[in-house]
Amino acid sequence: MLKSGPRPGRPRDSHIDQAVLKAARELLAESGYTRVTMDATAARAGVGKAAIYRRFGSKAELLFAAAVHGMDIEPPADSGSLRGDLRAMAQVIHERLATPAAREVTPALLAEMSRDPALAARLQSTFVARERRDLEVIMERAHQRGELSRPGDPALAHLLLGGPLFVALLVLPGPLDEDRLDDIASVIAAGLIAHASGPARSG
Amino acid sequence: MLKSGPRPGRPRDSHIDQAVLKAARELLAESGYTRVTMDATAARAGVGKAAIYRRFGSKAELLFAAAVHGMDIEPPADSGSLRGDLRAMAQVIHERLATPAAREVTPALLAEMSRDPALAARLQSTFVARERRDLEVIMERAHQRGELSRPGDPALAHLLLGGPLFVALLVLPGPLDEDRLDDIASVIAAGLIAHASGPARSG
Amino acid sequence: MLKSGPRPGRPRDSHIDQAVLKAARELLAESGYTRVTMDATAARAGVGKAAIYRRFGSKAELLFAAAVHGMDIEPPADSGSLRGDLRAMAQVIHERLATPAAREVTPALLAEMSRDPALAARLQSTFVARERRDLEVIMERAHQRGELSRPGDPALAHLLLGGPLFVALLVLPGPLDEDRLDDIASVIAAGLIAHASGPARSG
Amino acid sequence: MLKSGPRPGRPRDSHIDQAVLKAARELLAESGYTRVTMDATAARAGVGKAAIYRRFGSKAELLFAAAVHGMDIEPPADSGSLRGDLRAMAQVIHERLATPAAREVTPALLAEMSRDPALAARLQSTFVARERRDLEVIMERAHQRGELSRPGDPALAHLLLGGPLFVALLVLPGPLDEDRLDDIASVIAAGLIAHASGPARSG
DNA sequence: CAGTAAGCGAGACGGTACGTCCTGTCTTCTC
DNA sequence: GAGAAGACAGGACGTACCGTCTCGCTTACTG
Repeated sequence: MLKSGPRPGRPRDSHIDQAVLKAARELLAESGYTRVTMDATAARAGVGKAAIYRRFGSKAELLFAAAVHGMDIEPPADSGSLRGDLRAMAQVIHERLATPAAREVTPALLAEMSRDPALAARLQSTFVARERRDLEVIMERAHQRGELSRPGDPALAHLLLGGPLFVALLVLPGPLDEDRLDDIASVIAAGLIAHASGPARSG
Repeated sequence: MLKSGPRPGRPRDSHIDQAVLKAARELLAESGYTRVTMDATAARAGVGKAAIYRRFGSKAELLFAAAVHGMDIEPPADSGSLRGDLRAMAQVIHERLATPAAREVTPALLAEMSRDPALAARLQSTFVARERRDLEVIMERAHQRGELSRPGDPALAHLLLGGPLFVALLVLPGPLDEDRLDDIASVIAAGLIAHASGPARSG
Repeated sequence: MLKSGPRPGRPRDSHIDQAVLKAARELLAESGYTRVTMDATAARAGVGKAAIYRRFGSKAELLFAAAVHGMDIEPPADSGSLRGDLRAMAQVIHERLATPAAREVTPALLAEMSRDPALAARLQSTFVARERRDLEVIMERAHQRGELSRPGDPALAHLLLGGPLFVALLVLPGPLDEDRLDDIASVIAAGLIAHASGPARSG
Repeated sequence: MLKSGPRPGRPRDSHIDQAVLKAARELLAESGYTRVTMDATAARAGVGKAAIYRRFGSKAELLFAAAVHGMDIEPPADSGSLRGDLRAMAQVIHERLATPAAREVTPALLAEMSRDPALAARLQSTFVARERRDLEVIMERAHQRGELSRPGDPALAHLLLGGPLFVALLVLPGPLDEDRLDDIASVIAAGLIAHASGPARSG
C-alpha cells in the first residue's frame, strides 16, 4: 500500500521541478558536468538549494535526471528484418546518447556508478534493462522469422550494438553519420546470424 | 632543429616522476578518482606539491598519466584466422581497461576530454590510433588469407570490437568472462566476413 | 534611513565570532603572528575556514581584531596633577600594548597599515583618536588647574607620551618597569608645563 | 686573528652585493616587505638566489641591510644648547626612519625581532646603542654647560626623543613637519632639565 | 478559523580539496 | 670555489564546492 494520501503541509511546487531541471540542463550543455554547481543551478532556477536537495539526493542524481529527462523510447517497430530492426534500435540509442546533456553527464555518471552501487543498480534496472528487453524482442522476432536458428543472448547483442555507439559518441572525435550506423547494424546482424548457426554453448 | 642541449639549472629528478606516478596509481586503486588528493599523493611520494604541478598541469593529467603508465601493447600475433586475431586483440584491450586504475580514471578522463580538446587529441593519436593500426594489420592479413574479400575499414572494426569491451567494463556490473570475449570476437569476425562480401559502398 | 531590517537568509552565528576570536587570540599568544594559520584557527574554533573569511577579509584583519578585542579603556580619572594624570594614562597605554597578543600583532599591523590605507584609517579613528581625546581632557584639566598656561596640543602630548611606550615595548628587550613609567610621565609633564609658558606659535 | 688569507676558489663578486641591495631596496619601496620575494630580488638583480643567501642569511637580514644601507650618522655637533642638540638629533633619527625603504622594513623587522633574539641583540648593539651613545654625549655636554644638574639617563632620553619620532612615522598618517620636530625637542629639553633638578633616584 | 506541517528563498555552516606562492636548500653546468 | 638557473620539500594562503542547517515567510490541509 503505497498510497499515503495528501501529506500535510504545503505541497511541492511542480514549477520548481521544471525550473531546476531546465537550469541544470542548460548549465550542463554550457559548462560540463564538473563545472555545474548546485549554487549556480539554484540561482539560475531562481530557487533555494534546499528545494533542489528535497527533490534530488545529490548533484549526480540531479544531473542524471536532467540529462535523461523526456527520454522515453518507443517500442521497436518490426522492420521486417533483423538488420532493419537493429538499425532502428541503433538510431534510438544514438539519439539518446547524442544530446549535449547526455554527452556531459554520461562520463560523470559512470564515475559515480563505480562508487555508488545503488545508483549503478538503478541504472542497470532502467536503461540497460529496457534496451536489453527491446533487443530480446528483436531477436525473438528474428528467430520466428527464421533468420536466427536460435534466439540467442540479448545481453550479447546489446553489448555488440550499444558498445560501438557508446564509444563513438563519447570517445571518438567526430559525429556518427548514417552510413556508419548502417554498417554497424549490418555487421552485427550478419554476425549474429552466423553465430546462431554455430555450435550451441551452455551459457 | 629541436635539440636544445642541457637546459640550465638543476634538472628534474626522474625518481620523482616515478615516485609520483607510483603513489598516484596506488591511491587510485585504493580510493577511487575523487578521493585521490594531490596532498596525499605528494605525501606518499615524499614530494612537494609543486614538484607534481611542475610535471602535470592538473589532477586530471596526473591521474591519466598514472593510469596509462606502461601500457604498451605488443604487436598482434597472427593466430591463423580473423576470429583468432580478433580474440587476441580483445584480450589485449580488455586487460588494458580492466586494471583498477584504468577503471577509476576512464570516466573522469572522458569527462575531461569533452572539455579539453587537446587532451582528447592526445588520446586519439596514441591509444585509439595504435589500436586501429593493429586492427588494420589484422584485417589486411585476413584479406590476404582470403577470409575477407576486401580489407575493409579498420575504424569500423575497432569500433565494433572495442566498443563492447569498453562498455562492458564501465557500465556493466560484473567482469567479462572468457566466453563472452569468445562470443564477441566470433560474432564480429563472422559479421565482418559477411559484410565484406556485400556490395561495396562509395564512402 | 540606514535601517535595513533583518536580511534574508540564515543569520550569522555570533557564537562563531567569539569562538574564532578566542581561538585566534590563544594561538597568537602561543605561537606568534606568522605561526598562526587560518586552518589551525578554524580547527581550534571548530569552524570552517569559510566562516572566518566571511567575517574577516584576511589573516591580518582577523588577528588584528583578535588582538584588540575588548580593549576599552576607562576615561582618565583626575589624579589632581598633570603629572599624575599622565602617569595614569601611561599605565593604561602600557597595559594595552603589553599583552602577548598585542605584542605579536602590532608589528604585522604596522606593516599592513603601510599598504592598506583603509586599515590605517580605521586604526586612526579608533585607537589613536581615543587616546588623543583622553589626553585632551587631561590637558584641559591641567589648564583649568593652572598648571598649563595654555591647553596645548593634545596630538603633541600623545606623541610624547605614547611614543616612548610604543617603542619600549616593541624595540627594547626587557619590560618597562614602574620607575621608567614614572620618569616618562614626570619628564613630559614638566616639559609640557615649561613649553606652555613659552612663546605661542602660529602653527 | 681574523685574517685567513685569500681563500681558495673564485672570490665573491662585489658588484653582486651592490646589485642585490639595489634590487631589494627598489622592490621594498615598490611593494612592501611581505611582497618582496627572494626570487623577484634575485631576478631583478640578475643574480641567482644562492648568491643572495651566501651573503645574507635570510630575507629579514637582506631587507634590513637594504634598508639601512648607507645610514651612517655623523657625530652630533654641539649646537650650544641641550635643546639645539636634541633638535639636531631628532633630525638625524627622522631622516633615517623616513626613507621609503625604512618605513617598509621597520615593522617587519620588529616582527622578526620578537622571534629572533639574535637579530634583536644585533640591532640593539648597533642602532640603539649608537643613538644612545650620542644622547649620552649630548647630555654630558648639557651637564658641563650647566643646563642639567645631573647628566641623567641617556636611555630615558633616547626613549623620549626617539619614541615620538618612531610613532609619528610608522603609525600616524601625515608627515612630520619641522615645527613638530621643534616642539618635540623643546618639550623634552625642558622636561629633562626640570627632571634633573628633582630628587635623585637610586636607579 | 486557528493550528500545524511542510515548502520556499536566502544564505551561513563544516569540511575538504584545489592550485598558487614563497622560503631556504640542493643540484646541475659553466666560468 | 663562485655564479646563474632552477628543481626541491614543506607548508600557508585564499577560493570553491558539496550537502546540511537555520532563518523568516508562505501555502495548504486539519481539527
